Amino acid sequence: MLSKKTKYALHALTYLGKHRDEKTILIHDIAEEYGISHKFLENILLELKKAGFLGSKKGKGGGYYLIKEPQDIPLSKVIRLLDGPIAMLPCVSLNYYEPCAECKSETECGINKVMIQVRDETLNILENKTLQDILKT
Amino acid sequence: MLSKKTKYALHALTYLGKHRDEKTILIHDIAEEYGISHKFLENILLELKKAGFLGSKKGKGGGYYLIKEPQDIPLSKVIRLLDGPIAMLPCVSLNYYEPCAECKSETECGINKVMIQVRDETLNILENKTLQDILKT
DNA sequence: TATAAACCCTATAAAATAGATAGGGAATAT
DNA sequence: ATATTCCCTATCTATTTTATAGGGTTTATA
Repeated sequence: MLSKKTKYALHALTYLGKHRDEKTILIHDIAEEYGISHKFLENILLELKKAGFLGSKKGKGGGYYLIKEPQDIPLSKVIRLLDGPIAMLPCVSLNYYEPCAECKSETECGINKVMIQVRDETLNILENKTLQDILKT
Repeated sequence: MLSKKTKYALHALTYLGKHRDEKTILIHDIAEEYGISHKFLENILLELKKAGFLGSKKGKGGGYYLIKEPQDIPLSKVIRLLDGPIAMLPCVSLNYYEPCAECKSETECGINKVMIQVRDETLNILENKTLQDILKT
């Protein structure tokens, strides 16, 4: 399951995407909209900013705003940033690969093979669906 | 990511599947094969037994054995038993559904829609791949 | 029938991760 | 100047995962 952090990040991006006519959006407003902790969300927005999805402006009248076009933000990138691996096993993760300690031979492991399939199908969706797609509805 | 519990369960089933010619298999032997804790594995095998995948025999000469045919054990069932939901969000889980606290309208949520797609693709694999498939290699 | 082997069951401890909070710092509009 | 708002790091709490402990029950066999 996705962590709350990731869910909140996706919601926040959605909110920012839907309010692109406004110059900046307050953390406060997003937190209120979804009934989540201001401070927790603050940390999340900061991560999204460091990752290059958001810009911000300090001081009175400041806030956050999208700096990428929604169609240029694949869901896979958001999930990997906040949650880490998308794959179901470390041994099939493209971005966070690690061998499984208990596994003698990856190439002979049937579990590995199935999980590669699952990973590929999942990524096929998450790399092609972007913020744009979740804004549509 | 799958928990170690689930990974170990899949490995144990694999081991039992590969030794179906023997009447019973000791916890000890499986634990040793994969270098995992005897006691931890014991709990896992017990769960697999209660779920109807395994049979057991107590006392000297006892042990565990498969009571289902490998092709009748879909990976989805094993994962759900040990790990819980396969879906990425509670609001799209078929077996462990819960609404997302922060979400006002599921039908208007774009994230929900994408995650339904991911769930369906994932299940399409995990419900059709069985222990038989991971034994092949 | 005594003994050792092996699973059965429940509880608890330890470690890791996730979720949340706290508090002061820096920039900026007015 | 002041109030506002993001920036940064640290810490605390709760939850979940992983692992261990220890005795109970069954059974083969000598």
